[in-house]
Amino acid sequence: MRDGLPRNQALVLDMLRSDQGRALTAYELLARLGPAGMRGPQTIYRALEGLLKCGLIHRIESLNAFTACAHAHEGHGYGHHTHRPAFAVCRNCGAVRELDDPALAAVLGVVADRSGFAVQDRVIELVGACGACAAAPG
Amino acid sequence: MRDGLPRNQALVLDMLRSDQGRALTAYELLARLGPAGMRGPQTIYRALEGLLKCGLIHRIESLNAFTACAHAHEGHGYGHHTHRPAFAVCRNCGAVRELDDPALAAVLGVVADRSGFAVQDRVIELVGACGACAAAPG
DNA sequence: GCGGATGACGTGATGTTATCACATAACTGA
DNA sequence: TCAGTTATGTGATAACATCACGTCATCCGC
Ligand SMILES: [Zn+2]
Ligand SMILES: [Zn+2]
Ligand SMILES: [Zn+2]
Ligand SMILES: [Zn+2]
Repeated sequence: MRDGLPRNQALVLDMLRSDQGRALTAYELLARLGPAGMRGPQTIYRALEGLLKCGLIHRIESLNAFTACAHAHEGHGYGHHTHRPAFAVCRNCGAVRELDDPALAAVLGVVADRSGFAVQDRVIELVGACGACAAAPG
Repeated sequence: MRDGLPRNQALVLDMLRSDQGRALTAYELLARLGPAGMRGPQTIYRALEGLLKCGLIHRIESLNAFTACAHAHEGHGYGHHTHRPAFAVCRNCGAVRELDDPALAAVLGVVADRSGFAVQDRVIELVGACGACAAAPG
């Protein structure tokens, strides 16, 4: 159990990290990890749930996909401090970049307070074209 | 064709407006509008696509659901200026509130510029409990 | 060691969300 | 009228996610 993670979580995390900077859907993971013994969606979703809970991956709502946390490194394991960063997402190539901006975090805090909602989670995604795709023809 | 909208778009928009401040999924709309003659998901999704395009409704990514724009009024029709506001979303009761905050818009602009992405769309959702649900027992 | 509690996993079925493909009808402007 | 476009009807299918139930292993108090 690499990193002290259960086998399936380790498999999924390794796969997501091997695609660092991109996002994969649950079924893409299933297809890639079928040979490694993961045979049903449930298996994948359970692993994803565990990894989300301990902050090692993030869900990208606008893609229904998942990406390894750019700040969770080998040694962190279970104790990694979870965060909810903003993301820039490329519709063309699936590139995903975490955007950690203190000013954004601050203003989101203010907006949340004013909203009268007890905010438990944030979804902040800037969707468009990454530099490469914006420059490319077509 | 109310508001100059095609029949199905008008049906969907009326239904969403009748649930102002909440979000409905495509299949909830289908169930409610079946009696009015909308019989397949495709019919609903086509209407939603048209309404999204002219800014009369918004999609809530964290709910896979849709809500009438709080600022689109009777007279606006096709020409309504589209915007991509932030939302506060209640997980418990489905309440949705548009949050229009100039400071947030400004800082998002800065973050987008810095990201190196050509941002085409934004998903900004604060997910939690609305005031009523936060106060309620259970 | 036993017995229960917990956590991880396997797996088939099912539920939910979204799109494809193709045919038909309606509207628009020569 | 006739072509081009927009809107619609409809069955099938794809993509995303969860339920339900059973198994096995580990841990812990007894
Ligand atoms: Zn991260
Ligand atoms: Zn790209
Ligand atoms: Zn609006
Ligand atoms: Zn509520």
